[in-house]
Amino acid sequence: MGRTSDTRENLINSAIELIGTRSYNAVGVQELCEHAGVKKGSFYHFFPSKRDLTLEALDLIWKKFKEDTLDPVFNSDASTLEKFETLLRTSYEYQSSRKDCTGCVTGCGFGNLALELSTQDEGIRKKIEEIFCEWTRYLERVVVQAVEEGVLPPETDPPATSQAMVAYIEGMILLGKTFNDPYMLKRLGDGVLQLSISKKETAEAYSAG
Amino acid sequence: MGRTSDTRENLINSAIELIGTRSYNAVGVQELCEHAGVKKGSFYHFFPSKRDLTLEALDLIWKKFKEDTLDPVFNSDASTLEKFETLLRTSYEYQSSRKDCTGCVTGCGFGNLALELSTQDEGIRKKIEEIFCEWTRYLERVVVQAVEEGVLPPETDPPATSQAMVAYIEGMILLGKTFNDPYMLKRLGDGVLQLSISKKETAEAYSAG
DNA sequence: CTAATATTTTACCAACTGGTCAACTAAAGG
DNA sequence: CCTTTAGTTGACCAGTTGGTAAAATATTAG
Repeated sequence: MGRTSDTRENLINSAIELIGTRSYNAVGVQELCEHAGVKKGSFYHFFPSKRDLTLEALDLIWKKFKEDTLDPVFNSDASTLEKFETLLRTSYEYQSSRKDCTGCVTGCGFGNLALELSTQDEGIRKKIEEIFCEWTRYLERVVVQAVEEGVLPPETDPPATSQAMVAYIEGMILLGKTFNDPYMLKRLGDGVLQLSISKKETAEAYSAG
Repeated sequence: MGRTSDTRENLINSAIELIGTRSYNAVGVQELCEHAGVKKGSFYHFFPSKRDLTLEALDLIWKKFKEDTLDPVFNSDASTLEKFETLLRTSYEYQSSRKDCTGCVTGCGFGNLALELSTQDEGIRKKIEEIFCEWTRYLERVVVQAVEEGVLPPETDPPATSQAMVAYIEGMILLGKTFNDPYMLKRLGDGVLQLSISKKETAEAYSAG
């Protein structure tokens, strides 16, 4: 019943585009509306607040990242090494294309918002935390596989190691954005392959805390 | 001649405190002034803009980070492994104390601003790029030493490896902030010790780009 | 003591912030 | 066809944004 429209989707996509290339606080509701070709009243018909829009935008980019990158890579029958390499190459190519079309390495949408908003919005922090957890779980399966294949040492702690890999990837992208140089990702990419946190180390760390 | 005052320093310290725990755009000139106990007119007597204050705040935290952490650690006669461990422990302790007094892991002042502003303010981006470069040069000396000691393999590329270490540290802190858990730094810290980008890999990456 | 100078204060600005509301309009279902 | 429902519009709000300008006030060196 009633009318239908794609205003909602337009707004989410505008948020991904604008907030993704600048920052949460640098983009106002007004600009979001202009970019989506929508009046402010419509915005608040669909979303209670800019924050809620952002939450939905996070859901969408995570869904797309899984569908376009994570699932194809990790469900393939490639070797564990190839899987990591494909993931890294995809990140490089994405940041590279962003620089080509915006002039800037825009970085990771999750990392960007995490650092900007984690101390100010618990809901957004929690959502990104959950995304990083899921992402880590993807990598963990490959780490386990890599241990079985002997590519990583037997004392490897898969949860800690896969989390270290996510950290390293986010750090690489952070440097790539800071240097505005997508090439940073190529240069540093192979570092992930060397990360392996051992069970012993993790246990020590926990007991020391 | 004329009056003297510590208004300037107060404002820089307020910027470090407030922008450091929230974000650049989340903190206004007004709030900065209130925190420093100063009127807005005084603010603009000392700084042409909020942006310029931020630039000076970056200078100061970098100077303090060098004096309080980098110099003591890297000029000591500790082993290379101990140097890395001390650096990591210091990061953990700092984030931990931040959480104790603000309720939040506030992250790295450089990484925070880099992700928030790199695409919007070239001057700030450049300054943080330079800071990361200097930091990398500190680590590079230790990496060279580590190669000589046989702690890292002989084919290690020290510039690339030290940059990978900075990336990893920034990534760890990013995850620590996202999970609001300083313990993340302890858990993942040992990963740095395993990073070593080889000369061959770097050459390949460059030729492929 | 005074004159030069540095700092502080107050009042002000236009533009913009996120958000509200009631009136209006298009369309889909029965 | 017509009612119900969903979507759209534009006017509006109070509060805040970064920033300005000039007058008032300390202070210090000579």
